[in-house]
Amino acid sequence: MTARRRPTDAELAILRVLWVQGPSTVREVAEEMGRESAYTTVLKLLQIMTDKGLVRRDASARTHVYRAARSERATQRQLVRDLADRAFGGSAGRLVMQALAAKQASPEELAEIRAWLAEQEGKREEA
Amino acid sequence: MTARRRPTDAELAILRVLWVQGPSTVREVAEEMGRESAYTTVLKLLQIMTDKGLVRRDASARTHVYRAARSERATQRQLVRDLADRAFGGSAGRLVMQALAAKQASPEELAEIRAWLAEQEGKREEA
DNA sequence: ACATCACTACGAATATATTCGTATAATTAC
DNA sequence: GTAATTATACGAATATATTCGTAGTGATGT
Repeated sequence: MTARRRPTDAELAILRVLWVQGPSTVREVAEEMGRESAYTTVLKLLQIMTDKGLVRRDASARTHVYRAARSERATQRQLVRDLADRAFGGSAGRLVMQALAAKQASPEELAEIRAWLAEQEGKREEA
Repeated sequence: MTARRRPTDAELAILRVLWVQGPSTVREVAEEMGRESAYTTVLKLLQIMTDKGLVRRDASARTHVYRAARSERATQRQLVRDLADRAFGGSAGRLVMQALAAKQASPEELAEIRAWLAEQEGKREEA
């Protein structure tokens, strides 16, 4: 029932830092985000995100350490699914087509996608 | 400079109706959206969306007619681009991979994607 | 004409997101 | 020990999103 809310823009910006740096203190996150937001803003957001379950807090020491509650991949999947539902009638396939059209993917990425598709093809033949 | 804001959830729901039905009155949109939101709520949203430039209003008759300012495809592209930027480091390719993993695409869609990739391949060979 | 109905405009209430200052307590430096 | 530093907690201001009621006005039916 817990309709998982998708992270907001500010929350996503913080999650990105946590995914890159791993468990971090408020200061570490704030530093990484440049001087764009005040220390207490980052703190407040992390507190809210803790309440929402987006991050976990280790408060055993005075300086708390935060880490993302869900992996980058899992969150990305959730966001994609959400966008597919909201704007593509639930069709991931159509979302993919638009994604390919919207921004040029690198040759490496195209190769990866082709490989994935080939794998799917293989699975079908088996069945 | 005009940082185009992405449509909100409620706005997107209305746009979906307009894309399907074409230019519509407030009542037509409200009806299609079921009894979930009051008539005046839909009206207010359409007024706001007009200010934002998300829809255009024909006010020549007493009953105004609204139409989406941008096509479904263009909006989808914008949303995908936005999500790629916010959550995939700007990489559409990685977004595609997650999209494929997140939701099973239909065989027809997979075929379409394969065709697109083949086309890309063709273009590369030419060069 | 008069009542009724349909439509837009507008204001206000509520919810959420985002920002940061101030207060207070723990730690560190001297 | 005292001052300076560093941390969290919390409240409040602002912005945006979302909801809907009420008022006013034009159109319609009798």
